[in-house]
Amino acid sequence: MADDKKLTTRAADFSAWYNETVLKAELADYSPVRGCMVIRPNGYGIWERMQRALDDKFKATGHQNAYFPLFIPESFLQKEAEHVEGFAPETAVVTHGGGKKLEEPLIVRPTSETIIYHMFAKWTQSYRDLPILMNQWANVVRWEMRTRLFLRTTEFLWQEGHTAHVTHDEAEEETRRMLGVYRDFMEGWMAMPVITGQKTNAERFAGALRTYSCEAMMQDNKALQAGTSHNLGQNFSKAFDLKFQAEHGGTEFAWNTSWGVSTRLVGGLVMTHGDDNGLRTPPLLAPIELVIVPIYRTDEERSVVLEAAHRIQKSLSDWERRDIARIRVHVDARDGMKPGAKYYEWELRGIPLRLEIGPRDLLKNEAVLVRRDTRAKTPVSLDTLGEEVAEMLSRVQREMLEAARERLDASTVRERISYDQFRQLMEGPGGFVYAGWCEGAECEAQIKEETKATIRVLPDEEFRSADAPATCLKCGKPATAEAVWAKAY
RNA sequence: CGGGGCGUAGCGUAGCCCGGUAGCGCGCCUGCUUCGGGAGCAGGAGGUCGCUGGUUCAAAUCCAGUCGCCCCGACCA
Repeated sequence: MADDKKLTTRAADFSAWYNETVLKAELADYSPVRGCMVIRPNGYGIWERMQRALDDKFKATGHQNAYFPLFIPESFLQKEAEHVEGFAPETAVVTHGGGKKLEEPLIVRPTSETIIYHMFAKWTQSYRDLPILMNQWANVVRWEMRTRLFLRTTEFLWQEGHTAHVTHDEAEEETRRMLGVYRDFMEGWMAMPVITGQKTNAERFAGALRTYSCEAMMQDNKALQAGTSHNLGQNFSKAFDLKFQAEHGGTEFAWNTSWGVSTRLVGGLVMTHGDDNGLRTPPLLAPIELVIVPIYRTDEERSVVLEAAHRIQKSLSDWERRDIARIRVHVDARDGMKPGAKYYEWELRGIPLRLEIGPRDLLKNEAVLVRRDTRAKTPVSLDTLGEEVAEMLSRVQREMLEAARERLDASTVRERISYDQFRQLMEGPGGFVYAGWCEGAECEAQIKEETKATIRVLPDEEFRSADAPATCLKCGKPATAEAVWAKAY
């Protein structure tokens, strides 16, 4: 019976642990439609907080939200050669509407470059109309063969930023800027450290000049591509005739960028921070930051304790911190459920802090504050509760990032290892391996074939090893780049 | 699409080999006692055994087909 309630441990079966955590924490559930999931309030609440934080960052960097249609004329997809090759196999196509066969089938957007740059073309005449800096929050559909809750679903929610610029350099700057925004969000809000860098041609977005990525490491030492930012060059502007009159005469094609993160991030959050008791949510993204669990025996105690609990909730909700944000507090007043049962439930859901308060505490004008991440208990005075909780929340946020970073470092190999050692590592514990690469597509493909590992990124300068690797991991010829290898989701 | 597994109450499952009135745990409802780490007792509700067809006096069980889901691979955010 007690075993029913326990999660499969991460060590026993990481994949089973992940699924059970998502289901039991009620983040999401399987839907009647194959490959599609229902995001339940606990999961959607996290996504909403992600959206809010990201949206603020997009606005702060000059972007505006807009919305483009779900349906895209099939012919649009055909206009950019690489793009159609990349996406056509996984599109859902609408052939009928209102009981009639459509003149031209409509694809359900797998991404919106085509329709958005078509519209940008319509709105752009002069260099004075640029840059265009837009973002949309939307759902997209990709007919994946194999799906997993949050990580890869047929339909998923995301944001896609799309911009148009006068010069290549300006577009490149935008591409890098948004990658930085993602990284700031992932580290600052999700407490999920990432490495950033450029994708190889094999891993590049279909239709892009260059793709940059934030790669995070999950607790099974596999990589998760958490967000990408693409410099699209003039590929789409040429395909969609997105031209403008240049400042000094003549007509030029615009330079585009696109960048996106999705509900996959929720899965990344689970696999970064979850433990064998369930989810751990960093405070900044937790829909509830602190749950108060009242403890009582008699009806009289119940009313006294609950009254205190609600009083505390009110004062903490008024507690000013981080300028406008207030502490999100919930009182678990459910009757007929023992405190212990409530502890387990809130731990499973990953609520960062719990305040236990009973008659004995009230006599001492105290309560017991419990951290979800470490499960450490601290008695706190009710007089200074606001300060203590606010301080604890920022400490938890900080320490969760530190713990995740230590884990990333611990499973990162920078020493020069042989290909055999590399192979064994990928068959066994996994992790990120920094190694030399001759930049040959052959070596990249062979390593993937033989080990399932791929080049996650050619790391940005700050991540590169102090002494650049001299030879290619695979062929042993002189290395022209350093690459980060890992198995990935 | 290849390989593996599974469909029996809301969830998890036993029963299937060897056909004969569908059982258990959790959860749910009611009441009482409980409540500082997953409560106890008593009573109760809940099932066309995925679907279709066949064999049989009789099918959850045997046979054929079919649908769906999960896991592992190739594809991908």
